[in-house]
Amino acid sequence: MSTRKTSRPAERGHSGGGDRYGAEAGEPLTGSVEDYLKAIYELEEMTSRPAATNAIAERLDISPPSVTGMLRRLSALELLTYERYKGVSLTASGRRAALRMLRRHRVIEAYLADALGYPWDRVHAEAERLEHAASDELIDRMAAALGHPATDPHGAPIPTRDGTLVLVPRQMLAEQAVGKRARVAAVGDEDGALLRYVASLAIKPGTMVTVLARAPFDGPLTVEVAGKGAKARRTHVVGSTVARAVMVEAPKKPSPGEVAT
Amino acid sequence: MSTRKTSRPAERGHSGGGDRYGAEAGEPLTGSVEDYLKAIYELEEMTSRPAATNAIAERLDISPPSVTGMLRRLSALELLTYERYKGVSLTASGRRAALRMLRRHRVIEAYLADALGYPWDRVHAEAERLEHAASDELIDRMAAALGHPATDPHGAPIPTRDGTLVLVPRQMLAEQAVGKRARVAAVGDEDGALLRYVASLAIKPGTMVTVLARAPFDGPLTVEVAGKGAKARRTHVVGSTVARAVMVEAPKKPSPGEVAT
DNA sequence: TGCTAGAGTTAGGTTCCCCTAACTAATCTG
DNA sequence: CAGATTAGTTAGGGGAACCTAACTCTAGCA
Repeated sequence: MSTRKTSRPAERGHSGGGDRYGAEAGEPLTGSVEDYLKAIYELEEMTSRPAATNAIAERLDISPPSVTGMLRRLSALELLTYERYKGVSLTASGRRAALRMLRRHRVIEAYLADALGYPWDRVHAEAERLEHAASDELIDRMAAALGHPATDPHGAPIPTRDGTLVLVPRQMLAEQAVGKRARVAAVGDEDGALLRYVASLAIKPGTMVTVLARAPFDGPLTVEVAGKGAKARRTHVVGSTVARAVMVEAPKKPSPGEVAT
Repeated sequence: MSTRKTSRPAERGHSGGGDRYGAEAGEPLTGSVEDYLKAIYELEEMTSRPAATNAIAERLDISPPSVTGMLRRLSALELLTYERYKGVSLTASGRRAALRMLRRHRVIEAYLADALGYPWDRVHAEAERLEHAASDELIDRMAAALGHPATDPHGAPIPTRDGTLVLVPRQMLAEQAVGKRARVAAVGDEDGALLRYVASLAIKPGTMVTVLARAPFDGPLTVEVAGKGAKARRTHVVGSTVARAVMVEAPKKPSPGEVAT
């Protein structure tokens, strides 16, 4: 009787691959594969070059040999281009899958924060697990419930359903010119303790900040944070880790944002 | 540097076992284990005797030999009592874990239906995946957002955080005496098509129904469904599958419900 | 009471995804 | 440009969770 599920990729025991598909068909990816694609996308994005094996390994907290093995599989699945000893680059199909995961992750973060009252330093860990289990319908319903937000609680832009990501020019607070006033665009979401600290300084997306001084040799920054009303304008001294996690809007030309597939 | 996660049960690639724990400590269970425990609990509950290997296999759509293998593991983990060729019974610790899963599943179903507008025939599949990925905090926040509901959208009672399940006496509509009026308590949640059909008859938890006639040999039932206002009181003929999926409140003594650990 | 149907088990795979140890290619530096 | 350092790979495992084929109980019945 029970025509056992023709187990495609023995997803039993994995992230629950039920009825979610790649962008337009394609067999469901395992949770691990999804994690790799997301990590590779982010690495390519931030370094503007092929993602390195060791970088992927460190990001996913997995040994380099394991990564090499997975890269071959992903290459066979045509999700990325792999050449031994070089790095990897996502193919169009891989990038699509990665952007889908990015959307899921960020929609979930936004929903947890806005609809369920999660503090912003805890949404990341929860989203990291839910992003593999949620159906596309759930993601869409959550996005709709929030009125289709453009960014997650940390300021990262949310790709649209069709895989479009609006890239706003940003730069690290660490690179910001002294004396220039700028708007905080985003804060890296992975370190919960850092997020709690940053929040205690009243720094969050939208806050106006000005770098008053920068100590040499990657030293601490003195930052003025615009407060509201009474106790406005506080100054703080922050280390380079924080200065690299906080992104401010780059003042570039006011071109309303570029678009990447 | 990266002190790789001392991988306890190599949950990598599985249901995402991050930071969720058994009721009071105990190492995190894999998604598969959680599924087995839930299935075994339900089988024990409905048959009032040890769960049979084949019954578990059929419920989980897994081959019997695979089940045997898992039962040994679960037995070694002291989650259940296993004796070859007999069946299995959950230990206190196993039952606790099962009730925790039941709570997660039902809270998620309730949340999807009430907060996100899911139709009641689709919440089961979604919950089936999310229940392994959600943290206890998320479950509690969802329950709180709904005002701590007592039942899921199908009428099944939701165990409390401390593992208490209020058992309301129920019986299948199929067993209901002819002529007696009764309140629908619950409808089995697994078959989406059946749920859609039942809903089309205006049968849902709370509906008042009366069995007008029962054909012999497990034959169809003629049921009167109390409608509201205008088009009230419709009669329908339903088959035995439906009659067994619909549960009505048993008229027993009005003892306000028994409690099971 | 012996026999057999079906329930349950053992035996022997497979896939996914991870690991350590040991080797090789690339790159950086004196 | 050789030699060392670091990045990346191959080799060889292991556990979780599944499968099929073939065997062994258990229990119901003539």
